[in-house]
Amino acid sequence: MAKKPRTAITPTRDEDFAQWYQQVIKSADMAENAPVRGCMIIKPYGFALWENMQRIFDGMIKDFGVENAYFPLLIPLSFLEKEAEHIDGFAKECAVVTHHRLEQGENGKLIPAGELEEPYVIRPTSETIIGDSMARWIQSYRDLPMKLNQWANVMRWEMRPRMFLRTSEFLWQEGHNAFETAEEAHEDSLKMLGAYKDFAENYLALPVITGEKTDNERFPGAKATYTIEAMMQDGKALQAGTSHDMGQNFAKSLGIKFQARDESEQLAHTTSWGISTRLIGGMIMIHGDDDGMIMPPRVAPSQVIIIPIIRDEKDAGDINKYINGLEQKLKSANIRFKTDNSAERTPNKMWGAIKKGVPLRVEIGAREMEQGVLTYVRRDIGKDSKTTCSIDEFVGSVQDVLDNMHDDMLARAKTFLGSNIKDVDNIDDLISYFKNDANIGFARIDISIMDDADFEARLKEHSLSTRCMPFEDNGKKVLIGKAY
RNA sequence: CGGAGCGUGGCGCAGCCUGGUAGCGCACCUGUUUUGGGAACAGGGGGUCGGAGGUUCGAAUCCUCUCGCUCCGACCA
Repeated sequence: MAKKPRTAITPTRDEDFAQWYQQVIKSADMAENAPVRGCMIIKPYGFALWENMQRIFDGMIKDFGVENAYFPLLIPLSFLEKEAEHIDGFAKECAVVTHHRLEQGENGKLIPAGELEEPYVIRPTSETIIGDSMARWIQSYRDLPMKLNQWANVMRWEMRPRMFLRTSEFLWQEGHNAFETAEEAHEDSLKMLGAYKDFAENYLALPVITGEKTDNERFPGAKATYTIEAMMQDGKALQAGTSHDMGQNFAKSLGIKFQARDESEQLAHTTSWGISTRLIGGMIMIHGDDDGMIMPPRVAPSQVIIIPIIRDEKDAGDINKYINGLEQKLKSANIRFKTDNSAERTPNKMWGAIKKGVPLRVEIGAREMEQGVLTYVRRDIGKDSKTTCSIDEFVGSVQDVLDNMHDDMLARAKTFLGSNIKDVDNIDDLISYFKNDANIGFARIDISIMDDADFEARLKEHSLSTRCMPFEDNGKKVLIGKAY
């Protein structure tokens, strides 16, 4: 028997953060690499998480009057050509469909045939094809605002894929809104960013910094890009969601025109906004510990896992009956739960639950049954949080316990974020700060730094980039860090 | 796309230098004893070594090409 490892995940975060990340995903059974370059298979446990995220965020945007629709995966090449800056930004990472048929070759291999007159691009984003429809659907100011969203997959042929963080194909929502006035569009882009912050913090327990992207980092074709930036436990930044104010750029190139109240013809003002499965990577890297995943309670596939502890087979029936009673009550209380009735040995069930990051683990054996109680443990605290109470007490307080866990997770991550932002005065201090490997996180500096001609080059030299100009600094400061 | 490393049962690896048709740990199956923070013993099933080509009597091992993965960089709405 190999020596029992100290932690459930090897290597630990300190030893090798990148490897640790991969291992957490594998140990939690969330996803694996697909037999397609840069793509991943999201396994049921990982997808259940995404479904919960979808359900919640979908509800939020519907409250804003956004309607869901679906547009084609394939975009005519000519559509992308319509917005010059846009295609410039995406051209290098487009997968292109050029044929529509396969024929048997001499050696039995299939070869593409039937070349298309106009190639299609597998959507890297859908501004152009949705804008094309909007151009037809919008005739009058009475048709505005128009707010559309689609839950879809997109493809961007990235040079260096990483599970959840940057896969060639990923799942996201992309919202596309159109307005009468510049002010409305501007406000909308900020409102959607606010929704992202709300969602990230209040459901995923991910603290984020909201701000505007610098010119360099702006979405191709946008007038302004707003972002929520998160900080991972290794101090690197993750762009967790973006909201773009397109101004009239896309309306102009796609012909989204309407007749205004004064009977003049006007171009619409559009926005687009998106969050993706990348957020899952963020949750792993912000919340996970050396024993694996820690699921934020409000989106966890299971909020509670019940582990029957059966030492003597003759007790099994009674214990299961006892557990059934708990299950009924949890169901009525709208708690997502799962009972592990697998053939695994008890300790393995426990470690399985730990690695999957189930927020609360409930243990029920003969001991609990006889006393009419249960024992539960909070994942984020571990065995020191073992609590024994009656079933009714548990069911009555479980929502609070989950809420407290959420609050603690958010507070922990917020503290980490806040304590890893360093104010610096000039480029030299900035560079020397990051030269020391012990220093992680972001540096904050006056935006006048960007006037320096060497600024971008010097950042690049050290793998640094501007993350955003935070709203909380009124746009007068810029955050700089290494990013995923 | 540049640099480095790696592809051998489900997973992690050894074997390769000094060619002779594959081995270990975990997992899996059966049985017994076990079971509250990763069980022990016994027995058993499963791979032809990423792919293609070449050298050779013979290739996991040598050579060429190719695909993919990981890490660093470039790229990244």
